[in-house]
Amino acid sequence: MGEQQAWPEQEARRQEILWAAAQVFAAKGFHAARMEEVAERAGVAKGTVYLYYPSKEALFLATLEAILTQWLDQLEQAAAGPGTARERLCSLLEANFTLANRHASLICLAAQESEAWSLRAQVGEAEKERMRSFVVRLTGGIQGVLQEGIQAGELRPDLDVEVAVAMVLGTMHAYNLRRLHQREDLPARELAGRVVDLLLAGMKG
Amino acid sequence: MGEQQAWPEQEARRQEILWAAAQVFAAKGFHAARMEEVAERAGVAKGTVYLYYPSKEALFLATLEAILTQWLDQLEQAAAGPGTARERLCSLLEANFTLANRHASLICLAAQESEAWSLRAQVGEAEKERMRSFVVRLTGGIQGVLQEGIQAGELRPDLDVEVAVAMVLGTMHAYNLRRLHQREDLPARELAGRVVDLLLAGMKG
Amino acid sequence: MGEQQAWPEQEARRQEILWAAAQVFAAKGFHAARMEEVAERAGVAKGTVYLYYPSKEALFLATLEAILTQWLDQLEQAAAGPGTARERLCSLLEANFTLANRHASLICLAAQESEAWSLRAQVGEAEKERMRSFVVRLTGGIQGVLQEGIQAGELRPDLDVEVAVAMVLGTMHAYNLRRLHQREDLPARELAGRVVDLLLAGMKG
Amino acid sequence: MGEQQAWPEQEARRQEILWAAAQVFAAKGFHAARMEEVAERAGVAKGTVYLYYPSKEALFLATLEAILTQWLDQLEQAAAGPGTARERLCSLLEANFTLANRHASLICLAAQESEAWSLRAQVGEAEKERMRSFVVRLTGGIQGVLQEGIQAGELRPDLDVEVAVAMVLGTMHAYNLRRLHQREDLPARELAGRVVDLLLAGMKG
DNA sequence: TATGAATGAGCGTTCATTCAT
DNA sequence: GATGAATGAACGCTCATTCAT
Repeated sequence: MGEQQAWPEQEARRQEILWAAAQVFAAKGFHAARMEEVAERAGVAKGTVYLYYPSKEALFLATLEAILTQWLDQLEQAAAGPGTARERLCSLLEANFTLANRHASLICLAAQESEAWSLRAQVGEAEKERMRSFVVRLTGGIQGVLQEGIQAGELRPDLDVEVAVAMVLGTMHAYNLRRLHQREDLPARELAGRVVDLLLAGMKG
Repeated sequence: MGEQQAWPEQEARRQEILWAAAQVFAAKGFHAARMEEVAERAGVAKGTVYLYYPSKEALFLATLEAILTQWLDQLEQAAAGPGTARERLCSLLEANFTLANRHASLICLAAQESEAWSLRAQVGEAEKERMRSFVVRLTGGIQGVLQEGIQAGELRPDLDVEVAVAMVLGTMHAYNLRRLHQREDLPARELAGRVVDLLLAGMKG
Repeated sequence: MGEQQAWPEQEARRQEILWAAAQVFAAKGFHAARMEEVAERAGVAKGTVYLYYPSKEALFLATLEAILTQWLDQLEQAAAGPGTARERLCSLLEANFTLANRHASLICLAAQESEAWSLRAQVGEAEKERMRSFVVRLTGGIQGVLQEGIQAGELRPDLDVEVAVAMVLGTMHAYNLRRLHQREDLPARELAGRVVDLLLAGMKG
Repeated sequence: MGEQQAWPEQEARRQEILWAAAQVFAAKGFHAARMEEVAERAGVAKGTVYLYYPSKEALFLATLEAILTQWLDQLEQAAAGPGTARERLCSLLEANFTLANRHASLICLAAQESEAWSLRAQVGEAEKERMRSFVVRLTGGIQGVLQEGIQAGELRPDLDVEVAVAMVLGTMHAYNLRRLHQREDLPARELAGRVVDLLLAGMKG
């Protein structure tokens, strides 16, 4: 009952502004981004932005959350399916690389600034906590895949899970950054395969 | 002797300012950093900074270069010694983690902003090239270690070197970021060992 | 009707700022004038000035142009009427002296700085050309009066027109400067008559 | 007795600085001129300038005085000789045009800024008085020539001396300004002749 | 609700002036 | 005396935020 009436108009506007902000923040970073450009991109007047978000900082944090949520949702969904650990890792990485092809700048923004913001003194503790929770959720997801792989006998029982998680995340990030710098798309599926091959088999001769 | 008089005092001041700038830029990023804070931290007046660096941008670029040079020098030196690929990778990672314990924020600054700056339109092509050369030098160094490991028969002859480099760098960066967020030091030697073990042996059961 | 709506309010504000700027520039010169004082005199905040003029230099050039245009318009109009050369020169001088009584500082500003600016390297060639065109227009106007006087037989056929123009302009300027320094108004009509008498009759006994 | 021993070194240095200042002030105007450039041109260090002149303003006023004194001395000397009023006026104008060929910017600087400075609130009354005395001396000199010409019967007994002085000065200034803008020298002697011819004979047909 | 003109705190940079050497 | 590195007040300009319409 009514828990979802909302005002469709309003919410649409909110989203438009949020998306515009994501573009601008991704392109310029927090400080160099200008509220006017956000407004322009959203097709509204400067003052209107303030009807939906009380300040630049609030808009930024909302943007960050939206991006991270979306990204995490996609990654989790990719890793959620049944299948072997190898398959699920492949899906995870492929999903990330595919997203990077479309939104490299957003993902890098999120990866970089979210860290920076959870450190800043002036950000409220509640906000910081929410930022940290994303990291927990991300690492937790990968950890889950790995541990189930161990239990299934597919991965080494003595696997150093903590390091393995860092390795997966780090490799993802390294390619996201690369995508940011070169024009051409990452070959998502192939690349995911190569990464997982190496992760599983190791480098030893 | 005496071939080293030249700037006894001047160069010291230059370094003081550079170091102060590194602190501030690392803590705030380029745009949020204020020249006055740099000056304060260096113990000089605002105008003095401009006697040594002609603009905020120039100071930033100089800071970036100094940090990157130092970091790369240490990593290369660590990886340069004789020994097996395993040993050299361990040294490399240990060196990085040790540096991260002392200068996590600087390393992260360099890693993040150097990328961003090589993209910006207003930065001179010469500066961009220098920034890019750091990336080349870094990846080249790791590549060298791996290829020599292959030739020595220590690493798989069919090793996917490109992906392996990304994996090493990514893992390093992942831990540098982690160090940025938690207070306690990374156990550099132990952690390097664990990472290399996993890299070499792989995750497969 | 109504073809004049457009900017009812905006243009008024623009003019207010321009006029305030004219006062300040006239009193202090370009470099010593402060944008904040311009804003104060116009009754707006500092930032508002920049909504109408993109920089101090642009504001100055606009100011100069407005003053020169107004001044030249009035002089040309005065000299345009029918009548003998004597009458037209009288009108011209009287118009100038009358204006000097009201705006001596502006006229002197224009006379002095417009010259200086058409020399400066950093001013765009287009702007320089516009400044130069004012000088051409001014000298051209006086020249016209003199040449028509010659053709009408009222002035000597061998009149040294070039020198005569300089003499008229120089005398005008000399009195404009004098007005700048003393409080009391120039007796415009009488003075114009005395100047023209001397110009025509010469000093010879 | 000793009233003139002076320290030859010191006075030479003072003059060097003064002359350098004249160049810089003439080229840039008071506010845009920088003390460092004055020092450079004088071949001394920035601080040294302050050993000889206590402030930028004092240096400027001293510069103005030196220029004006020199200029007036030369004009007076030229007008002082025996001869008819025509000859003396010719000498006067020729001297001015000759000086303008060499020092147009200085003369214009003096003409323009000296006026401006005698108006400024912050300049001491004593300084203002000295500035005004130059104007008196200049007009007085020309007035003398004219009045002697009248007494000698060479000029009209009813000559409007006040206007005539303004006319002579104005014409001089008009050509000084012109010299400032074009590269080529004024033909001093010829131009003086043409101006005096017109002044004496008038424009009437 | 939406607008965008207006605001003013804040920052990068300059440069006259000082003072330790 | 002479130097020039250091200082810091001052100014041009930006942009997040407000508010009258």
